Amino acid sequence: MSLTSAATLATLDKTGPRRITELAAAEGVTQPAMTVLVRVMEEAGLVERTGDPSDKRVTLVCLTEAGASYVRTRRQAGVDAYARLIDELPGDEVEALAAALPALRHLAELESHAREGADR
Amino acid sequence: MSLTSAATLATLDKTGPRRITELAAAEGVTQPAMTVLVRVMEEAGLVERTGDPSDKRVTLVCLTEAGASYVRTRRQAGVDAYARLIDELPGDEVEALAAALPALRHLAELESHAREGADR
DNA sequence: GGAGATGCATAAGGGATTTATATAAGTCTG
DNA sequence: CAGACTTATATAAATCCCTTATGCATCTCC
Repeated sequence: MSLTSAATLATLDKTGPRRITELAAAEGVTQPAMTVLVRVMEEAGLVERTGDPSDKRVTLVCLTEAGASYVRTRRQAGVDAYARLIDELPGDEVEALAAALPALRHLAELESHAREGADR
Repeated sequence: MSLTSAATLATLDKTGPRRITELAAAEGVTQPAMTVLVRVMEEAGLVERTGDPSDKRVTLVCLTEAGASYVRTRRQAGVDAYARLIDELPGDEVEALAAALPALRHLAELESHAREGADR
C-alpha cells in the first residue's frame, strides 16, 4: 500500500467523506493520481464511491468498515511501536518528552501551514 | 534528486567511503537500485568510485568536494527552515523543546536500531 | 440556451525501485 | 591447486506511483 493511500485513508477517517479533488489537494498529488488511488482502494474494499445528488459531476469517497478498521489497526501498530521505544527511555527523558508535547504539536501545525504556502 | 540519493550522500558524509552493498543496506533499498543511484550521482559529480585494492570485486564510493558541499548546503537549509518555525513558538515551548532534545536524540537512536532488526 | 468553468476519467510517459540473472573475483575443500 | 561455492557488482525487464495532456459530462451565469 502506497504512502499516499495510507494518508488518504487517514484523512477520510479524520474528516469524513470527501470528493476526489479535495483528497488530491489534501495529499499533495494531482487529481488523476487520486482518481487511480481511489479506484485501487475501492477494488481493495477499503473505500466506497457515492454520487453527490446535488452535483452529478462529483463522486464522494467514504471509508468502508474494512477501511476504517485498517486505519485503526495501522494507527495502533504505530502507537504500540513507539510505546515500546519510549518504555526503554529513562524516566526523566519520558517526562521531558511529555512536557514537550504541546510544543511538538504546535510545531507540526506551523509546518503544515508552511507546506501549504510552498505547495501552491 | 531522490530522497534515497540525499540520504545516501548524508550517510557517506557521516561515515566516510562505503561499498555499494553497504549503502544499499543502510538506505533500505536493493543493491541494483544503489548501483544505479551511484552511477547517477557520479555523473552529477557528487561521488566518486574507487576500487578496493584488496578486493577487486568491490567499488568504494566516496563523496567529492561538490557532494560534501551539497550535503552541507542542504542540511543548513533544513536547519534554517526549522529555526524559522521555532522562532514562532512561545518561549516556554522553545524551552520545553530544548529540554526534550536528549530524549528525542535517544529515541531516534532506539528507532534506528529497531529498524535494523526489522529489515533483516 | 450557449459559453465558460468545474469535476472526474483516461492515456501516455517518466522516474525510482523491484526481481531475476550475468559476470567477475574471492574463498575454501579435498 | 583445481574445481565448487560464495560474494560484489552490473544489467535487463517489469512494476509502481506519479506527472502532464486531454476528453467528456455537468454545472453556472449572463
